[in-house]
Amino acid sequence: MITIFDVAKEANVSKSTVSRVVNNDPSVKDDTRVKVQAAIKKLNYAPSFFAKGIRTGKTKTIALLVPEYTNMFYGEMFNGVEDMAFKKGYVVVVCNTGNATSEKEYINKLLERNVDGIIYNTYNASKSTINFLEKLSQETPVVVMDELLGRNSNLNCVYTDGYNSSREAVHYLTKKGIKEIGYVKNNKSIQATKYRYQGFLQGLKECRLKYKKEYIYECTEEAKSNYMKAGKKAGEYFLSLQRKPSAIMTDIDLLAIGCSTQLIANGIKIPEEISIVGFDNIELGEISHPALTTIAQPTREMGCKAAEIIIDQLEGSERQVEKMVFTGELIVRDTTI
Amino acid sequence: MITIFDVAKEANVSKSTVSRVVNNDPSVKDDTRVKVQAAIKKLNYAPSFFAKGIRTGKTKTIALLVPEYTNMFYGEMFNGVEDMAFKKGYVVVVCNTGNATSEKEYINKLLERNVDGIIYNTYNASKSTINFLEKLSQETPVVVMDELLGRNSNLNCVYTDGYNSSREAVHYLTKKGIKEIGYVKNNKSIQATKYRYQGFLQGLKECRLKYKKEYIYECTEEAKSNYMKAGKKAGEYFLSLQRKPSAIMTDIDLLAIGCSTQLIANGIKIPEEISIVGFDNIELGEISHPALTTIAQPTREMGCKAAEIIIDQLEGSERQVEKMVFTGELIVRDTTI
DNA sequence: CTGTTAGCGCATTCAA
DNA sequence: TTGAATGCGCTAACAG
Repeated sequence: MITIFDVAKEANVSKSTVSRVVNNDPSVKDDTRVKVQAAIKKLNYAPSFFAKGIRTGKTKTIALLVPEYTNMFYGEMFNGVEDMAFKKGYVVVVCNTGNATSEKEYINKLLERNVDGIIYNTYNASKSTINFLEKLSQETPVVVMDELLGRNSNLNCVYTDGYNSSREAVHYLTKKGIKEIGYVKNNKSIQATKYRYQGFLQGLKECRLKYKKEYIYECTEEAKSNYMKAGKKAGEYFLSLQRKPSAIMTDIDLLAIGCSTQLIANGIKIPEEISIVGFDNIELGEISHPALTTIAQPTREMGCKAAEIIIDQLEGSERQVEKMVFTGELIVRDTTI
Repeated sequence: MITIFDVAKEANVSKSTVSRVVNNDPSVKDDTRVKVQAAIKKLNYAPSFFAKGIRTGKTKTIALLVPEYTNMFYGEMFNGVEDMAFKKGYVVVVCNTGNATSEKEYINKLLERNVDGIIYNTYNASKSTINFLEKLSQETPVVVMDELLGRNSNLNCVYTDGYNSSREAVHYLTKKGIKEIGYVKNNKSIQATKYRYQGFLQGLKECRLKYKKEYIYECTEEAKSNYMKAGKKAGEYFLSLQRKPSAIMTDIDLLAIGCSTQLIANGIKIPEEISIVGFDNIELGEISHPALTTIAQPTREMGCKAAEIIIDQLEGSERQVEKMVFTGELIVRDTTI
């Protein structure tokens, strides 16, 4: 391995001087700098990651925690995180907390490896996890990407405002002349959707539409991991209604697609008879037929912003809790009139 | 920070003894071991990642390089890699080479951070990348997950045998009484599919089916990143044929789904008139209608195996090139008779 | 079986 | 503006 010492010898200076050049210390004379840089280049020198870490305690590494890898949502987010991290000289490690026995143990393992900051995603965080994260964030920058967590904690956060996004979607449908809107709620296991439904209710109020209990369908617990099927069940439910809503909003896209599929299979014309609106803008929504109208989260930007917050707090002087809220964008395709 | 020295003081032994206990040196007397372990626990000591690295040169880190994050195939593979890595005390970092300007530069950056091994995925590797990887693998364990690379290099590799998988699919269709099989080739940008088509041709020979040039459709270059659309075009092509094949195999699932969609939209009954077989078993194939018959790669096991090879080579004594070939599994669903 | 000692490569005083 | 000296926390001889 080629060390700082070799460079020093080559350039006829001391180790300290080389160290100064490497760390951009301005107090180095220009021609010594040039000399040293030449030596560095010639020897193809790269500072030892460890030796550097042992002195600085930093690894230039950000951990991205996700509950599931095989979810393109996190893939996109990863892209955003990496965009920013790479630009700033950081490396991202992704970790799947869904597999790990204990999330906290996992995080501790990461901390042992001296990750500099943590971006935390979850489907469902316990109160004790929140406490843990809050304590943790006193020493290590943490960003949570979850609306519920973001609102109810003292943590940095980045999320899409499900409440207002749904609310606005109701306004959109209303403007199209729709007066009766149903809703498909997922079961409780994913907390991100919590405020979406509430935004829907608020939208109803604002648009002076009446709330009809029978227009609200909540997925059964067993449908949990198969949203497509759950959506179909929701479709069946609406089919069974004497009087049907003229639009249906859903907590997530797959529910919308399943529902729409089931309705079509039973002769309902979409969007002529019933409009459908999803949430999340998964890829499938674009390919499926008819293409799904949905609310898109700016996932990539969100990841980018999260990384930026971490890095700013790492490199800046003061730290204050940052709350970054994005608004979902309604993407109108073929399931709405 | 609490160091080995603090533990030594607490347990009334020397640093070396603590180090021995931590590293499971058998030559430590049992009661000293117990004493030290108690001290470690009491002080909640964890060895410094850096100090350790500076001495051993190892990080217990494996890099997984993928050309794209938002591809669930790699998500699944990641799960496999992590299963094994986690079990063995390694951490996985995923890196997107698709974004990076220069792949080699990226790899070098990882090497500077002392990743212990590299699992390399690609859509399309240049000759110079192969050389680079071959040279690299002399010092650092490398596993390539690509059939073309795997066959034509001296590198460790793990891949699914596209050749035989396709070949066997032809046999399967033949047993079902199908005598005329078409094929949708993707364009050349993804080398993984290279041998699939060749396996198809071989299957034709073995089953004494005749090769008909007009039954082979190759996607145009512009269809590149939209396989769904490309598949639809393929469907149109087959529609235009006077005499149609009674089955169509494709290089990848999305092509199959697009093709099937287009055929159905034009009144062809699937699978009664034409059977369709995809490749890869993407999730969409399962939800789409009719559910797609396809060839599944054991993606998760592949990732697991790749990690295992890396770790074995890291921890074992001799190193010899390992070639691990999996066979795809035909998953019969509703697009085949 | 255990302690002593000498670095690993670097950043950072303190002197010059 | 530079160099010499010190120590970060650990492992690995070597001695005992």
